[in-house]
Amino acid sequence: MAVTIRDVARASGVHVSTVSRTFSAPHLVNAETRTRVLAVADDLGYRPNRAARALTTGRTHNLGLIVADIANPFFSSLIKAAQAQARLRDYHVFVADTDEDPQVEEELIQAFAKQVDGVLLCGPRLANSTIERLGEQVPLVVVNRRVNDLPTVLMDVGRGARQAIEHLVALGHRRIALVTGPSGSWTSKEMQAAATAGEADVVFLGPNPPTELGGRSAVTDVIASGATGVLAYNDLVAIGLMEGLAERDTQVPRDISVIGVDDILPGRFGSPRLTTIAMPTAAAGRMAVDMLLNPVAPGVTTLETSLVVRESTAEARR
Amino acid sequence: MAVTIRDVARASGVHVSTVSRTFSAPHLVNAETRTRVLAVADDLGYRPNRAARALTTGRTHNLGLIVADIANPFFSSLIKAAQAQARLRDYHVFVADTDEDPQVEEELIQAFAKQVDGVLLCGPRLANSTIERLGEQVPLVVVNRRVNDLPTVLMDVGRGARQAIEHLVALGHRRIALVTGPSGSWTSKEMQAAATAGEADVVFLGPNPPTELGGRSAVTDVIASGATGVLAYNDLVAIGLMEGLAERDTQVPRDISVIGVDDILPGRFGSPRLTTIAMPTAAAGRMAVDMLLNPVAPGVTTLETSLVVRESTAEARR
DNA sequence: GACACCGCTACAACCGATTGCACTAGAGTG
DNA sequence: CACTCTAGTGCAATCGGTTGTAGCGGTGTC
Repeated sequence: MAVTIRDVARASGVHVSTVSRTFSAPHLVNAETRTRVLAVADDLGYRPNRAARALTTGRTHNLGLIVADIANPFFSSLIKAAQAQARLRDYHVFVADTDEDPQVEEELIQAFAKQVDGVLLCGPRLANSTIERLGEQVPLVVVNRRVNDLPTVLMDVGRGARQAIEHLVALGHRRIALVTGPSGSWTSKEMQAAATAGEADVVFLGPNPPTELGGRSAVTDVIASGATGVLAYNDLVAIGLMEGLAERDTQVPRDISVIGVDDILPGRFGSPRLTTIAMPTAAAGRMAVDMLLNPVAPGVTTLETSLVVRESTAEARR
Repeated sequence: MAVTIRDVARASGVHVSTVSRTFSAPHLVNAETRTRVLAVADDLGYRPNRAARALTTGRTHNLGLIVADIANPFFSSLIKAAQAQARLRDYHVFVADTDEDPQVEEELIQAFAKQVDGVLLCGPRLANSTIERLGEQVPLVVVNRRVNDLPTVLMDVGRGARQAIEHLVALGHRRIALVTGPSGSWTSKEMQAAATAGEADVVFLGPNPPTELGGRSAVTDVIASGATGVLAYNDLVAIGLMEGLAERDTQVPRDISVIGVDDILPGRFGSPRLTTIAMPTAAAGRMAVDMLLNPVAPGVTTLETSLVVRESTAEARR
C-alpha cells in the first residue's frame, strides 16, 4: 500500500541502490538520473521509511525526552527549547510523561531505547543504579540529577535556595520552613543541603507531591511550625500553599512570606505576585540536546539560577 | 553491541524463529523450551527491537500526538489522559509540539508516519485538504476540528459559547465582545458562529494568538468596543485580558465581565476566579486513543461542555 | 500397514532500506 | 594502442526481527 523504494526504482528504471543514494548520498549519482528519480519519487509520493533506515544505519534521527509531569510549566518550557534545538539539527523529539511513577519511567526508557538516538531524562525519580544500567542500552543525558558517568545538566538550585534564605533572613525572619518535594528528587535534596549549610533556623516539612495539592496539604504543618518565612519546592507548591493560607486567614506576605522555585508565571496575575527562584529551563533544554547530539565526555554543566523578588515576601512582623 | 534474537538463539541452542515465537506467540512453543529461552534471554538482557519488529508486522505499538502548544494546560490534560489510555492497551505515546506553526505540523506528521500506528491531531492549524492528504499516509484522528472522512472528536464549544453569552445577557450586558483565536482554529470559528446565531449584540475582536500575550494585546480594542461583557478564546487569553484591564484601572467584574474557555485553573487562586467554559479534555484524549486503536467508520463524536460560573462575571452596571 | 494428524521446531523468504564491492564505459595518459 | 582512472550503476549481503511452510517422530484410525 505505502510506496517503497522498490516502487520508485521500478518506475524510474534504476536499481534500488541508486534510489537510495539519490536521497542519502546525492553526489554519488549522475545529475540527470537524480532529477529523474526525484521526479518519479515526488510523483509517487515516496518518503523514505525512517524505521527501516534506522535498522541499517543505527541512527533514527529521533530523540526521546522524559519528564515527570508534562503539565508542569517548568517542564514545558524545557521541552519547547529542546524541540526547537533538535529541529535545527534535523532531529525530532518524542516526549513522554511518567506521571511521577518510576516504574513507568523505566518502561518508557526501554520503549524509547531502540527508537531514538538518545534520551533526555529530566529530574528522573529512578534510583541512580537503575539509571546507570539503562544508560548502557541507550545514550542518556540527565537534567537536574547527579548520576555517575552520565553527561549532566544541572541548575544550581542550591545557590538559589541560599539566596532565598538569605533574603528571608535579611527581612528579619528568624524561623523558616522548607516545604520539600518528592523523596526521589535531587532538587529537593539540594535545597535541603543548602538550607542546612546556612546559619538560619530551618525546619523541613515533607516530602510532598510537587503540585498545588502538595502545597495545600502542607498548610497545617507550616502554620504549626511557627515559621514566618517559607521556601517551597516549586511554584506550584507555593501557589497551593498561598491558597491554603488564604483560606486560614493568613495573609501573604503580611503574616507569612513565601518563595517558590521555577518562575513559571513570570507575567501572570495573581496577588501577591510570587517571589521565586528563576530556573534557566530553556538553556538547559538546549544544552541537553547538544550534549546528546555531540557526545562528549560525561561531565557536569551547571547553569545559574537567580532570585526574583516580587510581592510575596516582606519584612517579618515583630 | 546490543544483544539480538540471534544471540539468544545461539546461546539457547534453538533457531531464531523459536526465540521469536517465544515472545510473540508463546503458546506455539514447548513449555520447557520456552522457559529455557526466556532464562537465556533474561540472562543476556535481550529485548526485542520494536523498530525491527514493526518492519514486518507493520505495527509499532506507538501512537503520535501533535499539539500546537504543549505548555497550554488545555493540551497537557488531554495528553495525560491519552497516555494513560494508551498504556492500558500496551501502547506508547510520542508527543510533539508545533509551536503553532502549520509547516512544522506537517513535518511532524510525516516524521511520525512510519514510526507510529496512528496520529492524534489536536486542534490542527493545517488546511483541511492537507490533513486529508496526510490521512492517506497514516491513520489520523482529529480533535476539535471538522475534517471530511476522518474520525473526529469534538467538544461542543458552540453550545458552551451560547450558554456563556446567554449568561452575560441574563446579567444585563447589552454589548458583548468576542476575543477570537488564531485564524486556523475551528474552535474560534465555532464560537463566532454561535455568537452570530444568537440575538445578542456581539463584536468580534481578533484574530489573536491563543496566549496571555494575545489577551493583553486585545485590551485596547476591548475597551474601545464599549463592551461590558467579554468572551475570550480561551482561559490564557482571558487571563492576559484581565491583567491588562487591571493595569488600565478597569475592574473585573465590576466594570467588565470576562468569560474564558477550557477551565485550565480549576482550583487555582487568582482574583477574581475565572468564569469559564469547561472542556472535557480528558474524555476527549481517551476517546481519541480508542478511536485510533479500534478503527471505526469515520464519524464524529461530540462531547458536552459546561459553563462554570465563578467570580469574573457580574451584573452589568446601568 | 498405510494414512492422517499432532505438537514442535527449523528453514528461508521477507519487511524497507543502506552500503561495500564489482563491473562497465568512456576519458585521460604515456 | 594498451593502460589506468573515475564516475556511475548494479549486485547482494545485511540490519533484527516475523511468519508460511516443510519436516520430524510418535500416536490413533480404519
